Amino acid sequence: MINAHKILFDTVQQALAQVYNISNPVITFQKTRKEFEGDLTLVTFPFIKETKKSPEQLGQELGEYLVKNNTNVSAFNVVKGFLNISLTNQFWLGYFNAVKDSVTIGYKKENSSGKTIMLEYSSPNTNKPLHLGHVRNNLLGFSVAQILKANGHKVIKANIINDRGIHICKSMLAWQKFGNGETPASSGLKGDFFVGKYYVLFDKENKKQIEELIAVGKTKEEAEKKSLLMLEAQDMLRKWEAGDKEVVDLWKTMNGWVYEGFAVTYKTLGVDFDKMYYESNTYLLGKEIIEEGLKKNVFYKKENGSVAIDLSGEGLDEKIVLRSDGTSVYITQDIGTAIERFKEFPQLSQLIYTVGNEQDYHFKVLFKILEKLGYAWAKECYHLSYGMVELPEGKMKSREGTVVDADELIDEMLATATATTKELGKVDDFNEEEFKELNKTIGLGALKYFILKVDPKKKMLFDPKESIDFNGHTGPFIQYTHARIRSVLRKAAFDFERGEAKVEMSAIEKELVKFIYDFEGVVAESGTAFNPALVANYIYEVTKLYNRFYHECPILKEEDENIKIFRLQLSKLCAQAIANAMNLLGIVVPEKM
RNA sequence: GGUCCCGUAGCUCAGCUGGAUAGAGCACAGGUUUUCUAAACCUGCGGUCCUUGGUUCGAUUCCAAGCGGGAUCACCA
Repeated sequence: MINAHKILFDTVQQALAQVYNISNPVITFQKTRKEFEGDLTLVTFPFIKETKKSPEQLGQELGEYLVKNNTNVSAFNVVKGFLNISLTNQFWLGYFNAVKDSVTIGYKKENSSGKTIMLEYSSPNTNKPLHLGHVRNNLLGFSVAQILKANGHKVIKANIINDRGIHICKSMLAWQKFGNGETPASSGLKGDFFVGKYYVLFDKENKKQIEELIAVGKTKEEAEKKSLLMLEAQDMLRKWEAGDKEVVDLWKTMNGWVYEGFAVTYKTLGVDFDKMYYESNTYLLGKEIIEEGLKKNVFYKKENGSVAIDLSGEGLDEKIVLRSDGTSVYITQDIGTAIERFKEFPQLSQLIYTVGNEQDYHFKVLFKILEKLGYAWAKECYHLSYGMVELPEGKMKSREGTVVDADELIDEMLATATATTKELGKVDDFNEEEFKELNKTIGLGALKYFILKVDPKKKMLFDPKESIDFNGHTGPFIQYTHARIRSVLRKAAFDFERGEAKVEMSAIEKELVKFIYDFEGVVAESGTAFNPALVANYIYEVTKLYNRFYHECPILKEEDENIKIFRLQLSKLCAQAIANAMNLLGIVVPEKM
């Protein structure tokens, strides 16, 4: 791999050592800002103390040294303390020729790092359909998995389904009481929406009962605990845990409906999993670990019989890990499943949890406990925390009906895409299936890009009234650019791929080559930061630049054969980079749109 | 109250480990098509980078305090 930074680094280091006697300097290059002449810039301020030179003088001397001693350096200029270095056309052309036919541009070789990473994401409850918050989770998880793979890691995508607990019993109970044998098939409802309907119904009926109890003089707290429906739901949970056949059968049936619904949404979103976990299988895990931890004095028994850990020394609080009746809490099974996974996959080098930032504290506690239990891999556990998706009126709340359903949102995106495609009328030769497929590609591209271009850590705002844009800094813009390049390449109709480019690149062409050169670094960075937004924003810059190039420079109409071939090759490389970058975001790019 | 996260243009967001005159998109005003796809391109408008101190040759970036917003601190999951 041709590496400009490395080439310059060595010469600068040599210069500093030989001429100024500075050993082990910290040398970092940055991209030269576009208003200045040059490719890479060295800031000379850090060296002025030791060299006792003015920034300008040092820059001048270093520049001269570079030109003299490094054949790849063609020129330099100094502005204040900034040494702007230009590399030769030959160098950039050499890089271009080396990568121009690479279909894996930006990616490292598969499984080349030797690292196996388990990445858990999605992890839904089986009592309601997926909403926009889940969409962010799913897209983020899938994209980070893609990025980690592109960094040469082996990734196991895991999904742990929260298929048991009081919330499931609520839907079950409501269906039993008010369902009259209705099914998704008989009602025409998608399975997850069907079950979600009963979850809401439970809440509604339960509220009525609570109000009645309050009217009879109970306090709000009492009423919430003692409503008949709530008691029945709890009873149902006990029966489930005891393996009561009737309850378990109902549970299987209703979860089955939900899974059918989820499968559709997952397929539409284009996300998938290598490994499914179910909490109904894992919820008892962890108890024996607590016993062991008690013996090792990591935990202690409280007077009432519950077991806890004191993390006040770590700036955290006391945390209960086992109830006084001996049953486990949420974190108990998390401790158990983590240990289980490292047993199941001994080659695992990292375990990543894609979970919203409302659980930051939970994961801090979890990892700390695992560390205290003596698991060396505890420090390789990572909480991929992301911000909430908020609506203009604030947080989404299922009970208040202020959620944006994933399926409905996707449908809306497809409708917008379809309307625009029809209006523009560029693909009238498509058959119905191709037409549908294209609009799905574009609609989902818009949605995915909209979500992934934002730094995962930050909360993001979604305004349903202002629908997601298809122009500007968007997925469709990037998809469009790709389609346009492919169109030009199709029209070229001669073998432009053969042979190496031999041209004097124009400023904008060189700029494009330089951008492509950055791709690999961006992928690496987004991998270590678990941040798809870096890829998203990078490829947007490339795309924008390409569009300017497209407008400024004729390609097929270019008369100089060498330049024409180079521009075609460059276009092809840009299209490949766009496709590869978008693939990291889970976004498909069309050949035509 | 403790802890954590956030605060950049009217709106939505970039700004990597401190570096040059803080950038995009949307919106708004205007322009570009007999020429490779106008879902594009170009021009203009738009800023107390929340405030105040500190460190530094240099701070939107690091530190401290304050203000504002959010999350969390369950024998819920």
